Amino acid sequence: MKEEIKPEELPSKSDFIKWWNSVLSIAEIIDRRYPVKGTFVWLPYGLKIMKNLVKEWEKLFEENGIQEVYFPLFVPLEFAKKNEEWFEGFKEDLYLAHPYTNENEKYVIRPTGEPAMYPIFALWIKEGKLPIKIFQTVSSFRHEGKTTHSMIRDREITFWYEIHTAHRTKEEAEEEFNKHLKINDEIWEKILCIKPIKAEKPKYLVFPGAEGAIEYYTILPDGRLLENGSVNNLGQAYAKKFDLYWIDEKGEKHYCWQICTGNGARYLVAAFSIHSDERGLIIPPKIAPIQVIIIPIFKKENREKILNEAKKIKDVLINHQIKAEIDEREEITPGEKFFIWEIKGVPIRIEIGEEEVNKNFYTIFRRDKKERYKIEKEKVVGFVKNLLEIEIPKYLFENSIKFMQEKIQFANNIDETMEIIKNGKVAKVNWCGSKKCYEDISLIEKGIEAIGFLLEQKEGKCIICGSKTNRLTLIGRVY
RNA sequence: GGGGAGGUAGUUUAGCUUGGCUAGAAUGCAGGCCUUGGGAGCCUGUGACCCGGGUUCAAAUCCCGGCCUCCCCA
Repeated sequence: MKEEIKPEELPSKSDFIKWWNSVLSIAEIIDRRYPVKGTFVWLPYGLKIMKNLVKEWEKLFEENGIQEVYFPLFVPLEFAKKNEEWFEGFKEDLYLAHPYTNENEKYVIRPTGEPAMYPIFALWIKEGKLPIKIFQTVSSFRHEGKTTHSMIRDREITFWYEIHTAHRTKEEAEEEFNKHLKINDEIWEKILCIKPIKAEKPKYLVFPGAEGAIEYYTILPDGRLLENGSVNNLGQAYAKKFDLYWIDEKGEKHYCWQICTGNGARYLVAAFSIHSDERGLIIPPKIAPIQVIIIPIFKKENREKILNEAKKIKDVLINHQIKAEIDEREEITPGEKFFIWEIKGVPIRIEIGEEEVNKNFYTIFRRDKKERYKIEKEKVVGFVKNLLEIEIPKYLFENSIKFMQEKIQFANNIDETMEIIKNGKVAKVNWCGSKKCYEDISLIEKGIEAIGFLLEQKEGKCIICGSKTNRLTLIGRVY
């Protein structure tokens, strides 16, 4: 199914997957041509963004007493089978590895950390190491079905972090649970400049024996919901399967209480698709590999003069810990450089030509608002700093709220719900939360789901059974 | 998991119905001239029929299998 798209031109965002694939290529985030389904190559620019985000979450986790570890990729089959329900649920998606010369020596390739980690947790606990609070950032592997989309649903899930903790008491675990919600909020709001939707999973949707979970969702431009991280209160469900227990002074045995949470490159799916416009990406300043791109505008005769001026301001910015670069290339015009760096989402551009050398100002362009300013040279650092640290994050954050609000509409009945979804949006409805009403929502039309309880409340009647309730949910198509 | 549509230079594509020219273009890339405040222009060069098998005098084109991509639905 080919269409006439001019090379290097961005399709409309309303055709979301087409836009997404193009922007990932043109902005040089990833190379999608690796010939194994559900995998891709991270390119330098994209990888820098991803790793900047990884560094931010690592810092946050360590600050909260969660330490980084690394568990092997190979998981013994008997570890994977310790939790039968888990194994039954997952086995369709598991990859097995074996030596080329011996097909009988098999290992499960980790699809998620639990089966590798928890048997080792048991040893650590015996050695008195409670509480345990660890994380790792790794690739996980799941043999997803036919529909894969880069960074949205992959078979190799790259840069996936998972935090796993184990505690003596329920109260301690609950405290930890709340701490993780705060950490997640900070990643979303301070680093990615997005206000996500939070939903509380009803009991019948969490793992048997678990206490509860909060899931994070974002909405993509085509109106589909994307699950984007979760914080799970596992209760003692896994502890009982993996023999994670401690013995008190009286010699009594107590199973541990556990929390786990995880997310990965999907953060960037939200950041890229929400913070973007018809010109391309807008990278949140904290994770931008280049925060300020300096474009010199020179002719042959004034080249040296202008480059010197550009280097002067670059050095000043770098001395203030601002990631600045000069695009010195001579073979392309300034106009083309504007175009390229705008698609790549560099937050700020400084233009330096003959005028800027002779007069006391620099021309500064901010990517998010697409506005140009003439700023006196001695005020440039302060101006740029203020943009990167305050103005741009604020503008992006407020825009993300607007973006989500425009995608969500309240519905009073099923007909309105369907109309909203048909228009590429998500319906907010009153919902009693019963298992039957949850299942009935999925039966309205194939592919439609409720995401669990929203944290906000509003008096009304359940859209399915009509009983009085103050709980709300979102109904929509889900990736 | 079910159904559908596809795969031609790095990219986007024409050609395929009805098998047969040296497989055409744009863009990119390399070199040259000229330019440089919003994707410049001209000249020269470079570069492709997804993989395997089959039918045929002859396959990008027809048939079978594999891999990959996209769409609709679970």
